[in-house]
Amino acid sequence: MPQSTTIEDRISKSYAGLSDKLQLAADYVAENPIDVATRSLRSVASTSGVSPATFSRLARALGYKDYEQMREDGRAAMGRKMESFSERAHALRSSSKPPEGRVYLNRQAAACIANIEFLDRDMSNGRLEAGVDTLHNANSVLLVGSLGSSGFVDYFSYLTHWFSKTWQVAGRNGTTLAAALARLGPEDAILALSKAPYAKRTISALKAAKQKGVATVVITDSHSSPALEFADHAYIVPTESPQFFSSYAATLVLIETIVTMLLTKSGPEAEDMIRAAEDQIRSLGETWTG
Amino acid sequence: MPQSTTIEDRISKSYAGLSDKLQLAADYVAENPIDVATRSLRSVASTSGVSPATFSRLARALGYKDYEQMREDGRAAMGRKMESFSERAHALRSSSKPPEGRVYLNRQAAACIANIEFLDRDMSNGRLEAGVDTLHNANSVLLVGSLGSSGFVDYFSYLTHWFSKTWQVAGRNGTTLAAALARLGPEDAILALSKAPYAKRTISALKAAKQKGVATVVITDSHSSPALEFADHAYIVPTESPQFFSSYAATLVLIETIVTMLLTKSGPEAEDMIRAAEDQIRSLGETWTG
DNA sequence: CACAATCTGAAACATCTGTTTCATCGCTTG
DNA sequence: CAAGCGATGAAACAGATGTTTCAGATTGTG
Repeated sequence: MPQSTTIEDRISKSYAGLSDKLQLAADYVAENPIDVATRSLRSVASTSGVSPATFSRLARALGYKDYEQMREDGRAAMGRKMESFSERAHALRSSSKPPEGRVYLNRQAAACIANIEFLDRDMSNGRLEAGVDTLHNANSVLLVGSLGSSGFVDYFSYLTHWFSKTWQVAGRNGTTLAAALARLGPEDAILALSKAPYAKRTISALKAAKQKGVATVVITDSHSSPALEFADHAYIVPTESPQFFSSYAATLVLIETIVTMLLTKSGPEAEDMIRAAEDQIRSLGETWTG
Repeated sequence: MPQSTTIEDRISKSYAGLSDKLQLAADYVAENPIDVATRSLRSVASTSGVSPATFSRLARALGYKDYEQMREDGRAAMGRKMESFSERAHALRSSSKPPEGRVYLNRQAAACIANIEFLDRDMSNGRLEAGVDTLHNANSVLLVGSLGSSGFVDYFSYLTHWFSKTWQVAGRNGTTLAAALARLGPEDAILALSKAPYAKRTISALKAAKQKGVATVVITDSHSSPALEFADHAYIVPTESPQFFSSYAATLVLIETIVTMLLTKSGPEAEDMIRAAEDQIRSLGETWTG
């Protein structure tokens, strides 16, 4: 690893090996870098509730000679950020060249932000609400997505499973898409995620669902998407990207928003279900506890 | 003098009435606000070539009670600048109240944009490149992700499969994670995506990989993530969200960027592979043609 | 249970910080 | 030229800062 390690890098590297109080101190440093660069050790210590000695030790535990040396590192990082702050407005908007070695991240970030902003501006009042209502009121909801979309459908399902039993991903658990479709009726809904190149499987499913009177909600990427023909509620999300493949970032924002709205509609007990489920996951030993 | 004046404002107002040395000191303060907020009076004095006493007097000449009070003002200004790093996110949030029925989308969009901007701004030069190189040079790369992360790992794999054969998702195609790990050696790499609650499965895989000398790349959400202990290259991506569950949006941007960089490194023939694969998908009738 | 090892904060310490004093300097004004 | 006056830095000062020591607390181990 090169010279240019930041405080946060060092904390990341050493965190696991730190003692309780040292971790506490490291937490504070990571979350309040300005205070560390700016205020005295003793004042940082007193506002963070950790003793001055601990901060002195933290600096050494992170490989600094001194607390002062650590602070110097923080100053430098701050200087860099402030500098890049002024040039950022330019770099993100205009096509002037971003800092060396960060071209790709910078471009992708700019494109995604533009997409998300567009999504937010373009969504007219009530349209999203209508689709979410449809999903919320359905007896059961079938999630369909293929190719690049399948991962996101899985994620959607993962989120909803925390607080609802009505969601099911097509083509999982041995059930075929056809079998899942066969069971749907007018009380149910289907949510399809389809981006170019549009998978035949997804469009066919939508078509079949629509014919059976199933409510259809579609998230897609273009006005010319074949999925739109069968959509009761359609959301077109921009996917512009500097790269050959399109970006799902804005789509993900929409998905997370939909889940939030579903959660809200599910009432206060939904959050309780989540807490309970989380506890269960932990007690099953599925999560790392150190 | 009202509260809301910045140091620079005060200097502008008083500059003409200042003595020679006080002007010199004021010049330095105006041009090096970070040093003033960050370093001691005496060190500022010595690097600027003006005596300590003068700076003490300057603070009072600008209407501050103290030198310390002036510095406090500088700290506050810096804090404000650092915080408003997402003007846009701020604009989204504060531009009057969002239209009825779009509160959730608006909030989520704002939070995600802030996260993406932070990701972009915080990534120091070359760090991302180093991790991508590791992945690119590996004989084979194992992708690991559990719980909420698994969908994104799938997506990653979907993207890379267009132009490379070295990528494999752990726990797919009948192979168990253990079996996949067993086959890895120092020539290989593992890419783990782990967010709170951290899946034991993922961390254990990382630990095992690290012990075998496999290069490890980690994308996680906090400096206290247990995954970091085993990371050769670590990327901490902000996941702030107005909701109870964290947002993967910024993580997705990073993933898409990494894929782009890999694609670039794979040379021009990689894009040809993609075109060919796309054609094949179409000819197999997997996509909708109307 | 005892023993060792480690962690931790209070306190002591030498050093450094910001302010003020004071002697000196340069400049104006009579 | 001399007297007066603000400006200025060296030095003195009280208080704050970062480090280290030390003794008690906590933890893991035999």
